[in-house]
Amino acid sequence: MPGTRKLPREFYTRSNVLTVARELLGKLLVVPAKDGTRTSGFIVETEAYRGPQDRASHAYGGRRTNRTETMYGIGGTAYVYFVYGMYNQFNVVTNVNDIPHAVLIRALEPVEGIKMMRRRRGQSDHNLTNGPGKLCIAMGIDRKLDRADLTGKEVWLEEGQRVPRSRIVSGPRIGIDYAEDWIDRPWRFWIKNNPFVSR
DNA sequence: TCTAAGATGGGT
DNA sequence: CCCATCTTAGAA
Repeated sequence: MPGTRKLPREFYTRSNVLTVARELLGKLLVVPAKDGTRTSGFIVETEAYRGPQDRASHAYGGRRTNRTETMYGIGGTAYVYFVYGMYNQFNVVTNVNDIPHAVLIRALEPVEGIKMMRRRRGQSDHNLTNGPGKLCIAMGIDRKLDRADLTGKEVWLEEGQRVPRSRIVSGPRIGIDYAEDWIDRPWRFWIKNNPFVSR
């Protein structure tokens, strides 16, 4: 059984979203199913979104709408939104209140509840959680979890595997071709050679 | 292995 | 009209 320590609030409220995005690698994301079964996976790919200054962020320019309001909450809140007419995306809000930084979780390495993931996905092997939309389906994450407290009982993170700095790689973020000079910032982080990284 | 296209609905 | 995507089909 993997570690059982929930990450504390202070992990999320730190001011450097890039640091948090890197340190999220190897952490265990846990969502209990209705019947109590744990579904979980190690985080193997993340992307940082730096609020007002970052053209790729939903909160660019301080945009504050019903959807983006979640990101203005305290670090350690779940930001779940709907894209492309059929997928949800799971993000971790970072920093203190009113600073809308967040980290998109792009891929997991499945750990617990794999049978349930297969059933939900209708796929198997390396195709269960290797993408931001796929992992939400596999883990049962939808907009009901938007604004959930990550130190609470619906969804949380635990200490997982230690990832040495030398195994972490970075590169440009995916799917943000509209972001002009922010397109090439290497704010996507993943674990080198991990077979569950997206694409 | 790869590329192309369609699905599908909320946000602005 | 735009999207922080995924699947399937068909080519090679």
